[in-house]
Amino acid sequence: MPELPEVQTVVNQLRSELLGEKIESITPIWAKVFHDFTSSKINKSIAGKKITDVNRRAKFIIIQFKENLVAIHLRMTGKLYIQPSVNPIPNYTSAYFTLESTKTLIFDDVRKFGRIYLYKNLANINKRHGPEPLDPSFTFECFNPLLKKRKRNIKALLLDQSILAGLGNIYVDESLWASGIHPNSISNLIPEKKIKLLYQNIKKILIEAIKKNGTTIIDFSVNGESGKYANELKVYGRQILDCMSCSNKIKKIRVAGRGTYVCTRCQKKYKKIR
DNA sequence: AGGCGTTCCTGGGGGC
DNA sequence: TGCCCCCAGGAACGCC
Repeated sequence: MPELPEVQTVVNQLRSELLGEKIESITPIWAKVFHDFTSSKINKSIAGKKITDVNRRAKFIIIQFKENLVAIHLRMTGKLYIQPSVNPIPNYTSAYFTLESTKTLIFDDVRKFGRIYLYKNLANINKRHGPEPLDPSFTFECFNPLLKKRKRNIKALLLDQSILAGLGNIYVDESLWASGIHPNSISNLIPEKKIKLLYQNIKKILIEAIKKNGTTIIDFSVNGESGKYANELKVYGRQILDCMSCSNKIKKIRVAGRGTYVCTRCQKKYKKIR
């Protein structure tokens, strides 16, 4: 499931190849792939237009044009990559962009949850999303009140994109484990020292994951590399195995509707007992 | 306000 | 081996 580091990895891989390319056309294979517009509307908007930048906001890949942008959300199983020509179109292609150079940008998505958005600018995405955890302007003084002002389950809070952008199930579990905070803690009861630790660990873990090209296996036409952060996971997916810090068994529980991995010895639950 | 259930999807894992 | 069932999950939405 692509989270911030995986999306950033895709952007890093695609940017240099797409910069300056012109879109010839975009073709939907799965009809619902366009969020709320028709095929002819998006083609009128971007056909013949030059890609001026490729970057990331939250978990969206942003393909920037002079007068508008295309945002792509990979959701669970989406993959975005370039192949040398339009054929063969891969099995699970939801949509593809043909480029002037004959290269083709494939949006491949087995479970069909991924969507393509067409916006004038980032305003629509910004209003639904919290700050970028890796932006230099995102200080501890920004993070601390997000938790203190709310009485919310910490895992649900960290997964909420409108509060903090980019984290998903894997990196939330990893960040909470590294900080010794149980995912069922209530946000305003976590001591400030621990919030500070969580703040630092979120940044550290995201930066490290980007360095390793993320966790999920993603196929890149560029160099065939896949994410290596899977080797660095300390708690996610390690149920029954020993905690890497205290050798207690890692448990799999359900928090905020998600499969959640936790060491009940290392991770303290900050919660009022009735 | 916040928690929870539902919806969208399909490959793959578990059970038999 | 093969079949069926059910699970996984990001985000939006409705309900309590």
